[in-house]
Amino acid sequence: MFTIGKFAEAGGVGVETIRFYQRKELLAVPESSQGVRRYGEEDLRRLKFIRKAQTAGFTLDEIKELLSLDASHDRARANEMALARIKALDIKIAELQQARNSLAKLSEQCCHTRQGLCPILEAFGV
Amino acid sequence: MFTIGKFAEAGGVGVETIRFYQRKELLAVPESSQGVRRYGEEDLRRLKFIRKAQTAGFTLDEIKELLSLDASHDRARANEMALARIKALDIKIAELQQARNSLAKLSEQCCHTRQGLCPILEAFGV
DNA sequence: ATAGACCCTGTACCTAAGTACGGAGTCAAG
DNA sequence: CTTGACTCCGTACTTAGGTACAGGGTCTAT
Repeated sequence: MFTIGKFAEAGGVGVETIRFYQRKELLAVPESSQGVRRYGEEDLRRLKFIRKAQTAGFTLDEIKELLSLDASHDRARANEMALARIKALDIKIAELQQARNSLAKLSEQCCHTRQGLCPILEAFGV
Repeated sequence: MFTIGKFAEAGGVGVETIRFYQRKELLAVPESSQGVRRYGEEDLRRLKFIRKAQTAGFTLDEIKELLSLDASHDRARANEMALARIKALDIKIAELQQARNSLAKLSEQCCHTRQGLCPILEAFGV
C-alpha cells in the first residue's frame, strides 16, 4: 500500500497527474484512513495501463473506454478502437511526411543556388 | 483595399483569426479611417505566407521570425530553421510510426487468436 | 431614417494533458 | 513537542492556435 507520493513515483508520474487522472475518472479515489489515502497493486496496474496505452497514441478519453473493455473483456471493441487509432495515426504521419518532404526540397534548393531570393522564403511569399 | 471580413475571406481564414494574428504581431494593424481598418495586397501576401508556412509545419512563433527574414533576405537563417523543422518532424514521424506499428501488431494478433485475453488489452495491462 | 450587415475593442472560452499553488491537516523523527 | 515532509482539497494557470461573445460604432440599401 502506497501513499500518493510513492504511488506516483512507482508509476513514473507526478502526484498532480494522479489527482488529474482521478478527476478524469481514469483512476478511483481510494477510501482514506485518518485523512490519508492508500493505493494498492490494482491501482498501479491501472496506472501502468494508462501510461502504456498513451505511448500507443490513445487519448485519455479513449483509454477510459479501454479500461472498461479491460474489465468486460470486449475484444471486438478493443480491436475496433485500435484500427481507428491506426487510421488516425496514418493520416497524421502522411501529413507530417508531406510537410517534411516539401521543406526538404526547399532546403536543398536553398543550398544549391546562390543568387536570387531564398527558395524557402519565396515558396511562402506570393 | 479590403475590410477585415473580405481580407479574412481572401486569405481563407476567419475574422477572429486575423485579430489573433494581429495580437501575436504576425500581421500589422492598419490605420483606421472613420473607425474601419483597410487591408491591402501586402497584408494579403503576409497572410498567405503565414498559411503556407503553417502547412510546412512551422509554428506561429517561427513564422514570425521567417517573416522578418523575408524582409531582410537572410537565406542562411531561413535554411537553418528549415533544417531544424525537418529534424523535429523526423522525430515526431518516428514516434508516430512506432506507435502505429506496435498497435498494428497487436491488432493483427487480436484477429488471429480467438481464445484467451485480448492481446491489445493484455499488452497494456501488467 | 432606419434595419441589417458589418466593424471596433476587450475579454472570456475552447481542447488536451497536465502543472502549480494556497491553506489546512497529518505523520514520523529527533 | 516541534520541525519538516508529506497529504488533502479546490482552484487557477500553462501551451498553441484559435473561437466566441458583449456592447458599442459605422456603413449601405431601402
